[in-house]
Amino acid sequence: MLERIHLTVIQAVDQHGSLTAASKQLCVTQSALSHTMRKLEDSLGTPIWLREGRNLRLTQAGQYLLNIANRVLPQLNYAESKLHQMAKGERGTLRIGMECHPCYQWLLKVVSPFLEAWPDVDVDVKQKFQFGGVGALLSYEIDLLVTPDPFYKSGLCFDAVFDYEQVLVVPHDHPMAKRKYIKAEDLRDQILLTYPVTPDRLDIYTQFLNPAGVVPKRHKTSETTDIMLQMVASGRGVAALPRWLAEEYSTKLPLAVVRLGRNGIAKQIYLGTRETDNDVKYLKAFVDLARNYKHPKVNKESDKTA
Amino acid sequence: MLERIHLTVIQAVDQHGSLTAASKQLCVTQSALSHTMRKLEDSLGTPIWLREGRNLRLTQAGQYLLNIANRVLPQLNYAESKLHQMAKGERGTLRIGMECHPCYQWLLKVVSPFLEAWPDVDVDVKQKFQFGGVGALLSYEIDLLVTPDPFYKSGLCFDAVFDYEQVLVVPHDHPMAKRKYIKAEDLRDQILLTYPVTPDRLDIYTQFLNPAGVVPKRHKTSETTDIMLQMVASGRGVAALPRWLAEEYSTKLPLAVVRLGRNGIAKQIYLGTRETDNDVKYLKAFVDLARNYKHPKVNKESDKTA
DNA sequence: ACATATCCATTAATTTTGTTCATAAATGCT
DNA sequence: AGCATTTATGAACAAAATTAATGGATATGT
Repeated sequence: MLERIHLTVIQAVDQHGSLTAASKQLCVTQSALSHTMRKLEDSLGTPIWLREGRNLRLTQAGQYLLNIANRVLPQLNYAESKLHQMAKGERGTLRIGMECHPCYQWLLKVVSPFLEAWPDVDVDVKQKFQFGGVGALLSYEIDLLVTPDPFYKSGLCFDAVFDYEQVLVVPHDHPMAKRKYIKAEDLRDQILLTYPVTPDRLDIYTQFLNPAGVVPKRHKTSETTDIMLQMVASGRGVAALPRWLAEEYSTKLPLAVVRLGRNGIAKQIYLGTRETDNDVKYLKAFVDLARNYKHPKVNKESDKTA
Repeated sequence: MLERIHLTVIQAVDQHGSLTAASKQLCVTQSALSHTMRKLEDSLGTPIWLREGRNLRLTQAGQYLLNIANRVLPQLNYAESKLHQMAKGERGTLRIGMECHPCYQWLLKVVSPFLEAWPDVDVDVKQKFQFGGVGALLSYEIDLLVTPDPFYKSGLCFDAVFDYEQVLVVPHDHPMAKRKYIKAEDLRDQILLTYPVTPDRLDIYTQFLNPAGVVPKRHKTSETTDIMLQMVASGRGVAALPRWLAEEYSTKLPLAVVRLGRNGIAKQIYLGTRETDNDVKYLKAFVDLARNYKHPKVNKESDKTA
């Protein structure tokens, strides 16, 4: 069998000129290499070197093996170093799963400093899971789950990394724009815009409308935040979004932000990980980065008017 | 150290689903593989599989290793099979050295059936040697020497593979064209065309002119046979060439062939090889092919008039 | 020309490594 | 629950690799 050691020896002999020199390089005796290579020659049925007095000259087979060595050994060496980096948690692919639509905007802000800090770690973001985010985490489909709904289960751990308020976004000139806050009843004659997911995953329903038994006049959906807010700006409905996100858009669009209920809806983003990954450095680093990330304060009209 | 066996096991487990199945495939016990892979995991510092109940799921590191395995193992397997072919003398590169100019034409005719018979053997032809053809052979610059001058030396062997007559080529309408043979003196007032090599390597001198103490009127050289014979055809000189080569050209050009001396100059082409290469099948095959090659009979005027 | 140093091959002893056997622990299936 | 299947483990054993010692061949230097 052609083994890594054989290629290593052939390369070392080529580089250092003799078996003896190669043996020093490889920290074994000359005898060991002589034996090793002799066995390979026997098993191949062809000499690798022609012994001419006291030096070795590669045969055709040997020359061919040297080419193989120069091509294959770097692959193995590189693989090995990469694996050691992986072992130390310095390299890998962080597969992130998203369970809340607007979190995506927030995630992007955390991912970019992460990629800078961990140049050897790749990031994958997935959004659809057959058995839910927790299922994806447990089945190793993803390594990190971004969700507003922690689902405590043995083997998993969830960290709250970001607090935000869910608010109503209305057109700048909307009758409710100047209100301190609105009640559920106020939405009875409004058109509500949401992401296209089932209402039980929408806080505006579960925490605001449903408890009051209110249903909006109409319910429309939009995949993207951009489109949704352009619809709002043009007076075609109202939307519930994180305050920081709404405020970001209100610098570009004529929007206003109103609290939902007297006390507002407080939300948190959680990051879920597997306990078995506790020693993966870059995962821990990502969670820390996420926890410490501060959204820049946005100065704009709706702030002043609020 | 990452060894071939590790890659083989990872690939086999991936293909057959379990360590146990892989162990049957590789003709060892499951225990052996378990120990072997455990050692690798320890040395890398990362698990390759996650043990989930009774099946194995690749970790990121394991997945990476599987990719390496699928890429590197075929290279090693292919190299090994190629080396076995080399060992059996069924594959390699036959480096042929040429020491006589016109032999090249003859060689081409032998090489082409050889390449067909030995599709895995490449042929290289070289024509210049720092220390002569024999030197090139001894220093492994070439594997086969084509020469009219065998130079017996221990470690080498020469086989005569082709007999031919060296003849004088003259224009079709030359005064000597109809002669049975010519004498050295007849060349005293002729222009002689030869390849550009020293006269001691030209038979027309060593075996014909020098013994008679004759020098031709002028001596011109030409690299290629084509040009040389076109010069002859246009009456600018005469040339000494193998009869078979001259006859081949005389179907295209108005040439005639005349014997040199009453008995002609008999020549042979020899193939020289190293004794150490005696068991290289394709080399032996080449020599056999060369020995058995018969030049096609050429029907043409100079034959009839001879 | 002779002594010396260098290099590879070989033998036998030793050490290291790999493999097997026997068995345990965990899991899935009927 | 009981059985079959899978991986892990520790001890014993077998096999393989390595070393040490030595010899032969060939350069190198005086």
